[in-house]
Amino acid sequence: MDTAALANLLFPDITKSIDDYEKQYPPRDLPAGAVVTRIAPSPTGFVHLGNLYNAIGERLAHQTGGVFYLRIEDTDQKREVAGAVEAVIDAMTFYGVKFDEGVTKEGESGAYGPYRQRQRKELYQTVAKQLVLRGLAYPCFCTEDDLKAMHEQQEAAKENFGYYGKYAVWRDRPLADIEAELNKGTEWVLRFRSEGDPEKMIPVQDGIRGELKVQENYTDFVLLKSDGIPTYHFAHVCDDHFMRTTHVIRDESWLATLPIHVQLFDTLGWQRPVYCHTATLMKMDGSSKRKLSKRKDPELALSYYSEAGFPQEATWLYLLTVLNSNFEEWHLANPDADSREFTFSLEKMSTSGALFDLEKLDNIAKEYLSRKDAEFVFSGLLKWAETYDEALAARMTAKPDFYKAAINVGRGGEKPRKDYGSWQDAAKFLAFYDTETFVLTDGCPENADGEMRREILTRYLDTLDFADTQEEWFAKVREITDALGYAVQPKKYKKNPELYKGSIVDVTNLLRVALTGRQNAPDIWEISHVLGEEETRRRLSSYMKG
RNA sequence: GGCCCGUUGGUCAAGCGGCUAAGACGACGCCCUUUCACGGCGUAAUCAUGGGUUCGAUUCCCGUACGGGUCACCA
Repeated sequence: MDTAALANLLFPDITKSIDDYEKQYPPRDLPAGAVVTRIAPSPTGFVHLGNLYNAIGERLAHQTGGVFYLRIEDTDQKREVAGAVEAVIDAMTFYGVKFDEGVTKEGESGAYGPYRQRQRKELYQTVAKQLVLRGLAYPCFCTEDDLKAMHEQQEAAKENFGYYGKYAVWRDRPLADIEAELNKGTEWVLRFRSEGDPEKMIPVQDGIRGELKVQENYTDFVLLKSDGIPTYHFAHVCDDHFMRTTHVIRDESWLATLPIHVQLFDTLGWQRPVYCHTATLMKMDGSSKRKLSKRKDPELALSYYSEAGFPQEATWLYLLTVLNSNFEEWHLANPDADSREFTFSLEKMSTSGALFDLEKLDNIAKEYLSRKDAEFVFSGLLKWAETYDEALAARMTAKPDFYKAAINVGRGGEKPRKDYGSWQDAAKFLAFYDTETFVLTDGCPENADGEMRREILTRYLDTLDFADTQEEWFAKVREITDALGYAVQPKKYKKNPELYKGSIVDVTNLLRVALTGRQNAPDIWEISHVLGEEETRRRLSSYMKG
């Protein structure tokens, strides 16, 4: 076979050589051990948790003085969605992930571009031409139906699927046949001519999993699709070589195609990057686990977390605890340190599929928010509300001091309250403070209802004095409790319930429901002072009548 | 079906030949307490399975089972 003739027939316009590109994209001048990595999403408009998960590469890169970049894998035109690139960038920016180079909203930056794969067509074709020249690639004119028939035949014969051996019908066709098809204008793809032996296992070092043994690839997989654009496999190898990527962090589902990536790197004589295959995020479905699915699981979308309003740092804290087994311990020892101060290590990454645990996320977020001051919570909530709850945003803007005071109840000190972990929950929790959103949700305590309800509230209103200290105020509550035949000490009531109408718990809960509409709320005295005397009296009187 | 990866309590997991097998979330109980939280103390709960290797296996090797992934001109 005259490979030079074939190469020119297939790629008449390609005049550059691989060497030209080697010169254009020289090795990066970075300190030893610097990690160069990236995220490489395809612009489908769906930004998912996995994208953020892999953005952990940023920590790795910046910890080592390396480079983190954004590449867009837009080789599948059919799936491309307008605005998807912006969506990725916005989401990453939201979570504080910074790119050193790559695609930006304005265009792109960096010396290793273009960073959109479709714009790198010439580069791929140059490498492809070289492979043809070496007799390592050939055109295949099979139609979709041909391939389907082949697959069915293999299924019937219980043979391995794929384009290989006797099924590789275009592998050794004479040049004349190829020329004839080309002249007819038949569509073709470029296939890799694999000499791999399925009996052979090749060792691959995985940054997370240690040594892996993979079967050598024996199929003639597709390098270039009929539109001349590469498949993921070929694009990945060319790009990560010429962009001088040192670490490829990706989901473990790529493990299945690792053999062809390794084969490509090796036959091209390029140094393989360190592959880091992360565990797939799983979810319980009935009694079995399964991969998080785009269609079934809203929590796979990154937007789910911003909508629910989990603070970004809290989301990171959760992700980090799932990703790095020693992070949780570190965080416990350094509760106030920024998670960026933690040294992330690949070796500590989990290799088994982690179940996604929303409860734990919530717990981490509550813990996180409980340590923040009212100012922080106020601005975080306001920012969230501006997009997801405009009415709340308007109320907060109208009465910032009131909202800050409300947020501040139970905050600070040794044992801060942990009432909410997300802005959505915060909005719900804080609703009772504002008269505009105050509603009665819980009923009156049984032991303090009816006649007693009037009696207690009347006395309480009579003695209520906003100049009192908390101690003075509570002493008065005790007086009323005692005077009306309730047990001042709940224990006493528990022991001899027949001696009392109830206990102080019933009295204070009555006040609580009157004031907040529910039985579980922070300290009554503090709440009253946030509401102010007028509103406090109004709510109490109103409840007395109702 | 072929190939690959994985398997420690309900969940996330530490462990990297010798331990009464950490810790966290969740559950439950007790204490604290004017409610709810918070906090403190405590309880229950785990090495899938069979064979090796070894003086000794959760740890190393092989098989089995189970779970997951993947076999496209999608990434």
